[in-house]
Amino acid sequence: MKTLEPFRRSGYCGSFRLEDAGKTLQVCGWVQRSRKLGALIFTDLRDRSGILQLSFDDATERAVFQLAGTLHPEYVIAARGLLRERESKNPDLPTGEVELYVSELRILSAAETPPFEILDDVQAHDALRLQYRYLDLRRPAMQRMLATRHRIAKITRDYFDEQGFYEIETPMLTKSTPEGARDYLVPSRVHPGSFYALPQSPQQYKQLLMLAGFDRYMQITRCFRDEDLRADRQPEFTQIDLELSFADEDEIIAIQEGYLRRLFAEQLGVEVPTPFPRLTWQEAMARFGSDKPDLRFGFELCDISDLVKDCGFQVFSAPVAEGGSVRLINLKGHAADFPRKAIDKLGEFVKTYRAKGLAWTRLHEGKVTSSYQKFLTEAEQQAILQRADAADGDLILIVGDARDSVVFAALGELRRACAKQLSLLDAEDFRFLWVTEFPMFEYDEEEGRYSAVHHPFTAPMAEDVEKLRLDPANCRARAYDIVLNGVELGGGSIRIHDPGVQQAMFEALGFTKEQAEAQFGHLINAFRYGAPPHGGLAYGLDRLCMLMAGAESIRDVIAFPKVQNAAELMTNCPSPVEAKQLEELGLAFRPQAEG
RNA sequence: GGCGCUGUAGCGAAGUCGGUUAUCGCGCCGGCCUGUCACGCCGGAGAUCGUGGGUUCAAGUCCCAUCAGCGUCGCCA
Repeated sequence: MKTLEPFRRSGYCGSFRLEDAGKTLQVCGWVQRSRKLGALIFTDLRDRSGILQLSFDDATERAVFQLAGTLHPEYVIAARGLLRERESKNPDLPTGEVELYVSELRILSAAETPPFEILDDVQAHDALRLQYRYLDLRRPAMQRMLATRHRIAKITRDYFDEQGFYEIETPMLTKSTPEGARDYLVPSRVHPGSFYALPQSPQQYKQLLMLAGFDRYMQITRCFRDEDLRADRQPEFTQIDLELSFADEDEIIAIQEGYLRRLFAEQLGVEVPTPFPRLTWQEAMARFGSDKPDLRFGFELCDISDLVKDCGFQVFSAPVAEGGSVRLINLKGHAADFPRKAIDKLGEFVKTYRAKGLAWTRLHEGKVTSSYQKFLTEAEQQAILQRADAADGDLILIVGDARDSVVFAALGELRRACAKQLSLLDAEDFRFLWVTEFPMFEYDEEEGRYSAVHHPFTAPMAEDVEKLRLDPANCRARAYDIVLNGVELGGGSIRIHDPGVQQAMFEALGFTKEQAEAQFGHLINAFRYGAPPHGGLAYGLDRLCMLMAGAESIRDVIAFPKVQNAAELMTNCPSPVEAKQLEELGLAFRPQAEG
């Protein structure tokens, strides 16, 4: 038996076809499994490209055959042999017409039995998968996910390069600002008691790059936010970050539509029609109860406040009197899918979003039943049905609350949850839209002041500039979000480049001049030396990959993700550090308070 | 911080009203097998029922606490 030394592989396992038959090849990879049939052995060899069958028989050199008999799953091996047409073919395998008839075999590395099998359809629990992430990542599905992510990043860089964007790196050690999400802090050894913050986004740096004259910037970069996790939220995530000078909303949006059209065509072979529809924030909320509406299905919201404001039913009249609203969605033709019990469940569901309850009317097989029959006049009930365009087979779901935000959240999420339950969400159907004219501010009850919906550098709409001072609640921003199938893929805005407007913005946010100077002085100063009008956008690359790869969670498109408590199960970080390290940093911890 | 779901052999699951030796599939180990490809057949090993406490004659099953994972609300400029 020869030693296969030196060894050089001829190609990836999954790359060989019938036209390669007759070649002598060298291949390597992981043993998927071995099938031993007495005097015949078949071994599936796997690498990132797929599987190639190795075969051994009684004409195989005895030592090679015996070694083949010792192979176990996940052994790393190298083999040399003749690629030949199979006697019996496997149509399920791209390499299914050929096999490598092995003449030399070497075990490069033995393997213990892994804690779970390396198969797409063997689903270990998440915790185990993540503890052994390097094994989980061997699964073909995970290999595909990360390959998809690579190609998305590649197409992105190519496209923006062609459009004249420079990729420029910005710092990971940056200045902490109390606005926005919680920062991850990094203590400074050289400046005891002082901290860097990991960037929540390169926002300020990219604006400074515009002031520096780079004109078009892009970066695929990591961002950090110390907030609780979700299926679509990790504490560190990747943005495709963009900024352009001398461009308005329409130009920026056109470039993005070109990008997304190309990305989906090249990566998925899907033609997405452009331009994408645009909805103002007001319209998105009114029609879908969401600033990131899913356009793959109907069930639009409908305001019935005017119909019930004077009715005798407190549940409807009170919210209107208190400045809120009563709205409904009509699950057209789906009454049969929601028997009474299922409606009760929907009632529980809306309570998650702080709605007090769910009123309903069910029109099923000629019968009309509703939760508020006794409380409204026949005319009032008819008016509601008419407004809802109700017909037999429909289910009307109604939420009222003194806060519009609660009504929107409850019905917006209910709309989506029902569509999901009814299997109306086609993962292959990609519906993009832009949401524009976001409000500049939202009132922060806790802080007792307005805070920026987007960030403090977002420009107000020209006709709303005065409202910065006079009517912040109704001041609209030159901001735009790109939304795909109910997911906020990204967002951006035209930035303030006028120092006076920036000053008014800080004042609206309740900053004194001194506070603004201390936190954002570098940016304020920079604007004094010639600032081009500019704007930009940032995509969440993880979410984009998730949607394009058909993943359920962004964890599936991140090689080494964190779990819900922000730990990483493979390395067990975060972890305590040596007292010496803390000492060098001038840090001390007091014991956690009891209770 | 709140709410919900999950935790039983290496993996995935079943386990009824609390009652004898905890069940099944995959994997693993041994044997047989010349065209398999989720190979097949025969045999075998493998369990701190997440952890701790409690109730009970008796706990995988009931109660309390706790740990871990998932989803979600708050939070995420």
